[in-house]
Amino acid sequence: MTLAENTFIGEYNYSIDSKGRLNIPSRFRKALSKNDANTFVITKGLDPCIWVYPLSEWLKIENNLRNLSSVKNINRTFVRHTTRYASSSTYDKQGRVLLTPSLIKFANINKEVLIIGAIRRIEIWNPDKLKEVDEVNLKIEQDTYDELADKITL
Amino acid sequence: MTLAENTFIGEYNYSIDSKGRLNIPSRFRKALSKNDANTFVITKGLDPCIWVYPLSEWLKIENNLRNLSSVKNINRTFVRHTTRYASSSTYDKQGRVLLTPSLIKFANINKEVLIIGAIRRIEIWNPDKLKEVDEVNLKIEQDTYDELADKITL
DNA sequence: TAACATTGTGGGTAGTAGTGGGTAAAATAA
DNA sequence: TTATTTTACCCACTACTACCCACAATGTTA
Repeated sequence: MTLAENTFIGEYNYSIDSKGRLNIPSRFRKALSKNDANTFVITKGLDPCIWVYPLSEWLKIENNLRNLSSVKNINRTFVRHTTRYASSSTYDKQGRVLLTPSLIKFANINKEVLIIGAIRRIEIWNPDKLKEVDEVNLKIEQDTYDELADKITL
Repeated sequence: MTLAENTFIGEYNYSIDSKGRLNIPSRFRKALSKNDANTFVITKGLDPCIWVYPLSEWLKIENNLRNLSSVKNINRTFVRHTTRYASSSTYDKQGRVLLTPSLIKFANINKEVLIIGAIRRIEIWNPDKLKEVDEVNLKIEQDTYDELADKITL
């Protein structure tokens, strides 16, 4: 048994250089499926952070979006939000991808970032922003959180 | 009859070296299933200690996380919390795994540690911290503790 | 008892990984 | 086309990690 492909866990404190490049942690690059040809799809998250999907995972999401009825308002909003900022990016020989200024601005990122493996995707956060968002979320939904923990954790 | 695979009992007083390496007790390495390829997943505990899972046990958690929809806010928070402190680690030729500075700090660990087999996982404690936590818990939850006696026969 | 094997611990070192910056090719705009 | 910007490749430096060897303490076997 080995670690599953395209599965990401762990966190890393990295930094964005003056050219807007961000190193993808070596562990994550190694986890990326060979089919994905060193390519990720980078987009806005539903939280104020940047989401990075393996290309093949992104294609699955696209298919799901295709099947969503456009009658529901929330569906249209979701599809629009998820797709309009998305772009694919192959990492360079040093293992870095390029982040667009608009995504960097959206995620409130300066230089220091927190890269988090969230199973199916990678999230890129401003560390302070994450702390802030976490506090709010846990305050509001502590009960639901505890239920999940009870069901899923061993 | 032998002990079941991936079942850990007993306690050990070990130490962390200057490089942050911790030896996994030989008994525990021998108990690890062959499927796990000498690999543990190390993460934060719900108590102020470090939890160590056999890879295959962790994969069960991972699968549950994978099926949580990211559309729900609390699901994202939960997945992030569960994965961000986790990292897989294959022990080296001497039987040691590497503990990250952030986990060491979280568990208040200096050099001396108490390694405890907790059936499905291994816990790594600062010995003083455990004593402290135990005292508080038993004082507060004596009633709940007694309830357990009805469920579990010794 | 003596010889041997196992186990926990310590430290050196080569290879890997993260970061920064120069430069030429490619894309875009004028 | 020409000028400007953007992008990707290259080189270089530093820090870290994984492997290797070593050794002392303990346990096991002849």
